[in-house]
Amino acid sequence: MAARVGVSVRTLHHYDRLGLVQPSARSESGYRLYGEADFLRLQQVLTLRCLGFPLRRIRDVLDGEDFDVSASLCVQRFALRERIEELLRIESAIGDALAAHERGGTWDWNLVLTAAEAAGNRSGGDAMEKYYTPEQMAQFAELRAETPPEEIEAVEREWSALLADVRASRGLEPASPEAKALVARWDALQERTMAHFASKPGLVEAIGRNYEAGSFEGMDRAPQA
Amino acid sequence: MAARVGVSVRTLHHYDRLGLVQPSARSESGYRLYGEADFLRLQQVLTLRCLGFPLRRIRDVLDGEDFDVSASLCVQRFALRERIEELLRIESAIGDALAAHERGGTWDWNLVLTAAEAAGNRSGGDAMEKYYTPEQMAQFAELRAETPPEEIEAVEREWSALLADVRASRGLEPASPEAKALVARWDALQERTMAHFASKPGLVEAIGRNYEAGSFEGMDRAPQA
DNA sequence: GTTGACCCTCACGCAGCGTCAGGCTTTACG
DNA sequence: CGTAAAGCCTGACGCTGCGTGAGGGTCAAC
Repeated sequence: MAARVGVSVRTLHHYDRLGLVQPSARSESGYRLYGEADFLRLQQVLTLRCLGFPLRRIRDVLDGEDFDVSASLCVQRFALRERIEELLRIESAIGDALAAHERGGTWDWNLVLTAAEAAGNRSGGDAMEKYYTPEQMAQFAELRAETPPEEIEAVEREWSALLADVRASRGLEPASPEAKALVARWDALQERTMAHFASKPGLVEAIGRNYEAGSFEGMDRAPQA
Repeated sequence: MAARVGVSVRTLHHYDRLGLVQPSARSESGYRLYGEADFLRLQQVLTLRCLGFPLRRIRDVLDGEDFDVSASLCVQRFALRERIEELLRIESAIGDALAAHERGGTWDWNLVLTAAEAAGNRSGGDAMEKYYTPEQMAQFAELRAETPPEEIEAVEREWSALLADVRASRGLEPASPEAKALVARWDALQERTMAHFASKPGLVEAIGRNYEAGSFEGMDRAPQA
């Protein structure tokens, strides 16, 4: 089974104990015997894992129990876009730092720092986890129901266009005007998206918490200067 | 100090024990006393952390000892681009899955699955770690020295352009032609970039290992169909 | 003198497995 | 039929980057 789906045996054991994927039978000698149904279930698990769900959530999803997959995926997507933006910024920052070093021969920590800080200063924690309290999920679902479908569609379309452009842009210098333009578009769209969250202050707060806590705190005191 | 830079006290303790940032003095009663130099060092640590370096590496970097920061950043950047691409793909996959669900009312696991598998099937592990054996770093540095500067510059420029476009494209439907075009550009550029690695088979192998091990294994057996 | 507000040092906890250790099974080969 | 290699089993500890107490000292103010 492990070889079939390309995961380690240890992973199967792990999922077994977590109750995520349990073999439908055992041999007399205690060997785990996986059936076709188990195989399918495992595939679903891997799919969701790949989409960034924590294992606990995956179990909840697959064990049914009124879990709104659609809302979850929307949240996932939202978080994903935030994360992508962050990574793009960091990419920029690295580019700037390298360029500065190439020119000056010395490392401009302040430059790297400010660029990095602009990205939020949070390292790489799974952005997903923090949006997933039950209440927040409910609010997301509610929100979707409230927003006019045509607005949703319009925003979605714009996101698609932007992401496509980003993908096509795999070779820009981070500092180039084109790059900055793309970032600007991204920011604008993010803002438009966020506007819809206005009616759910709890959500916005949760989303913004990290920025406030991590970023603002250190924002008003540049290092040294 | 913690409040000043916006990290938790626990984090400071952690860094102290790791030898990352140690207070230059202690009060009689054992309180940690941080000076301006410590502050700067901490800023550097946070910067590097934000760029995705593991703490161990950060210590190595800052403690000097012939560590090639430039090469490291290049690697970081490379890994970052891979990661961004992956996330973009996943974003696509989620979009497709949501769209399919909207149309059909049912979840098409196969669709999600194949989309997700195309992205590599590895969840979200820090891509960074695996490139960071000393030998690999050395090879990267060597590689940079060997490649003609104008080619490096050209590739860099293209990356910049692409990334800029991606940023500007924050609203495309993942399935739209524009989106696919961006992906295509991304892939082409990645290939061009990878071509330079041809002289270092060890590196390419290391980079590709995950794809081979994780992806190919499960590739030839679609679930059920 | 006492109350907070901080600081200290252990030390366990989490996610998602990797990686032995120590011990049965099963299979292949001679 | 014996044995060795390969594979399975069940613990149990390790790793990253801290969060989160527990239990106890310190410092300034009232």
